[in-house]
Amino acid sequence: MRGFDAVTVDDLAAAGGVGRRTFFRYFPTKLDVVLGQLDDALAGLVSALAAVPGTVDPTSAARRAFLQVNAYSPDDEPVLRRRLTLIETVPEVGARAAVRYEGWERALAADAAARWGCAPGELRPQVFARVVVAAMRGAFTVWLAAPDAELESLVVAAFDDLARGFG
Amino acid sequence: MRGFDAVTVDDLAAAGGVGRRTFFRYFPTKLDVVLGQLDDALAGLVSALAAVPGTVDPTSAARRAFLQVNAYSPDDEPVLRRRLTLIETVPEVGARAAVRYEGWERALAADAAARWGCAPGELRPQVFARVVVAAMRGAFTVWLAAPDAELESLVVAAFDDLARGFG
DNA sequence: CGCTAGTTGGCACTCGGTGCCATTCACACT
DNA sequence: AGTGTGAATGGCACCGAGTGCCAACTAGCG
Repeated sequence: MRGFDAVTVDDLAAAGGVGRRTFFRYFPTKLDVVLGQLDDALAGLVSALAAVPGTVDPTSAARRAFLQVNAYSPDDEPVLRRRLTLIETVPEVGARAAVRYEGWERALAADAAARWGCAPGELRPQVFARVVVAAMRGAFTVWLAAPDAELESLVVAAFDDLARGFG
Repeated sequence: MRGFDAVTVDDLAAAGGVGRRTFFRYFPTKLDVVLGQLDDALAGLVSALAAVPGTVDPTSAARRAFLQVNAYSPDDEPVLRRRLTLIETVPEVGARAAVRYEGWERALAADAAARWGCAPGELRPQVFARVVVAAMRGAFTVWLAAPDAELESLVVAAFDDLARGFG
């Protein structure tokens, strides 16, 4: 894991048996080799949110959507662990991941605003959207540190904290 | 504002009447020209948190600390607006800012764990820390979009949402 | 005056990323 | 078969960020 920078794009291209120029046609950035799937997850989140009836409150809707999107099969968990470890340990990767999360936040803000019947630009949906992503990140961090923990129950607990509040 | 990339380091160095090499001795990265002050804010947050009595609950402590750190004088607000605009509009800058926020999150998790009497690595302080920063970011976003809004009251409202919960 | 330590900045280099263009290859259409 | 066309490929040159190395300057101090 030491040395994400140590692996140059030329290495990756050569490893893929492809020219450097071609590499950049498939991955807009070296970081996208690691983070590409996050966009798929965003798409999944959006459709999962849309599938929840409009009468459900935003927190429950987000909880359902995230549980659905994060329902990884046991085979995929090692890959997810590696990816999240990279995100947490390599600042460059974490920075890029944060940019991706902004897309999630926009989707969540729009969804919450629709359910609350207010504008997405208002304070409450804006705070809600960021807070939901934050809770998920917290669950991920704890999951990474505790190898025996179950991701699903951590996500549920994080959302419970959110719903209950921290007052 | 168009063109953060368009301004090269050579431009900045020349504008500062200094050599390119010397520029990199003062700013480890081009982005630090914009984000350097965030570290000062982190230091301020840490000391503000430490100044709140240990008997105060984490949410109230964080609210006090953030109100103190974000108490900008009217003269500084335009600068803050510019910086936050850069953070929100230029992905590169936003990405780096997110990395800085992680330092805030670590400080908040440690503080909350101490107040709750649990380990910082547990789910609740981890979620709490990220959620607090998320709420602040939400308040910033709304403040940026509404020029007449008062930052302080937005922060207060965001923390109220946090305390009340979203259930 | 000479010595030393810290600041400076020029130079060359690596690496990520982009634009341009020649080559190749598949699949048509005649 | 021959030809034409469009997409994928990848080599090449280029730019900008960031780094290591080292020479030159500028204190300060004996």
